[in-house]
Amino acid sequence: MRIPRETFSYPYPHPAVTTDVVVFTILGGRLSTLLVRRANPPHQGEWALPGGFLDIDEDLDTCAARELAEETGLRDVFLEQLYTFGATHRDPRERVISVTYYALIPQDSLATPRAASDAAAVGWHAFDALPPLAFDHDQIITMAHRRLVAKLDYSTIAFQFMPETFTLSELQCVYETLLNQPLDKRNFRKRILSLDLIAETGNMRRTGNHRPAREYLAKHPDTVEIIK
Amino acid sequence: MRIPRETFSYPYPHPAVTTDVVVFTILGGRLSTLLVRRANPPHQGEWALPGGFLDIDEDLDTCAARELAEETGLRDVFLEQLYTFGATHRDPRERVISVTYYALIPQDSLATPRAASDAAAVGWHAFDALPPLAFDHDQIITMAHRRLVAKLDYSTIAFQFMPETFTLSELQCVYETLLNQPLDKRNFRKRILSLDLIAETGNMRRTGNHRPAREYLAKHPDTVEIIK
DNA sequence: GAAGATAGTGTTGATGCTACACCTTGTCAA
DNA sequence: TTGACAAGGTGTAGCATCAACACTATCTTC
Repeated sequence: MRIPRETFSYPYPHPAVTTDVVVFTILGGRLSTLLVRRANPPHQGEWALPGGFLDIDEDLDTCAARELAEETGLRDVFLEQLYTFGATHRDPRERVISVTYYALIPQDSLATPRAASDAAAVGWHAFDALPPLAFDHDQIITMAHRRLVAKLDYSTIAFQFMPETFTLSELQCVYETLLNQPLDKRNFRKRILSLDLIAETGNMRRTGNHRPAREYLAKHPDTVEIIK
Repeated sequence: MRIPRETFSYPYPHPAVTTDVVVFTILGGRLSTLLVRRANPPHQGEWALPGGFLDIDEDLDTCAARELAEETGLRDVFLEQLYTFGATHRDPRERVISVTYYALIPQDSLATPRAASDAAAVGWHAFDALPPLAFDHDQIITMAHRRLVAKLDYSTIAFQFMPETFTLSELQCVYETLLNQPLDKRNFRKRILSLDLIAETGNMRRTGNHRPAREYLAKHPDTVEIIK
């Protein structure tokens, strides 16, 4: 925790600026979001998004990535600015502008979130069963989810949920989870393969007592491309 | 101009927060953007986006709308948050976070922008012939333009450029200007009419020495709907 | 070797998009 | 008054894209 030794003065009042991150992953077939339980007032004991104050010499993206790393230990994941929330009394302490981001984590990765110093607990929560949230964080999550679903349609964002290698069935499950509806297997495979976004590794994935599946990898795993 | 009588102190450094607005309209058949010439340093004499500092008790949207009204006299226009820019040294004075918006003004409306107190001049500039811009405002305009063109495809945003009543040819001209390509007249009319977004006023618009055109109005002029 | 579980594969009909040309209706000037 | 001009207004046919749909293949386990 930072110990202030001096104060910082301005001729006009300045708001505080934070970044908050909506972290999505797919855990056990359910879209899930990372929440931290607040250790301190305001909203002590309530669940909230991971996030924190912007350092004065730190870029916004860097701040979001740092908060994400601090809360989850994860680095180099997909992270994109979402929207900036700044209603006048969204934080009772002082005027706070929150630049929000959303991050996507490969499904069932062993992301062991560790509680940061100012959080009493941290954990994944199924998106369709979220607890009450502090501040306006419910609005933020709602907007992040809408953005995510919208981007499924016209970008390769779903690949950000995939581990390095995966099968077509696993990819289809991700789409079905995010869209919350079943998809036709043949049409799905036709569309994905026609986009020329994935390549066979040559290996077969054998899991369970059934026919093994071809293993694929994304051709451009680090970029989210606009398609169609 | 505000005269500070006191200073505002915080235990940690706070950035300043501004809103900047990219105002688009179509003027003489060309997509145009409103710029102000800066009266004061930094970047004195350069062109910049209209915008200014957030009041401490003012919502972000309100701030953007206020800046827009102050610079152009326009109210109740389409205004939507774009992105938040916060690179550490984008403003040489202090750390400044800019929450940017874009606004759309009906084409050829007699928007007589008046110079605000801190601007030496204000005027419309064709988008394809912009002067050098202060700060990172070129990036902001580029992003606003991309957003605008993208939204043409899946929303009714183009109607925000139309006056209360208009003809189909005028609407087509707006699309052609924004997309920077000609469109087929029959296909365009079929698509627009099939969307059930406009209604005939019953009047005819007679301009020039040729057959008069049917006059239409938007059924929901104040809302931008997602289509398809 | 039979049962169970998931992998993998094509065709058809419907729908939507693109390309394309001519007649209509007004103004204006000879 | 009439002919030239200028933009308004209209339909069809081919093509590509999307949705619906069922069976065989391959592996494990008992």
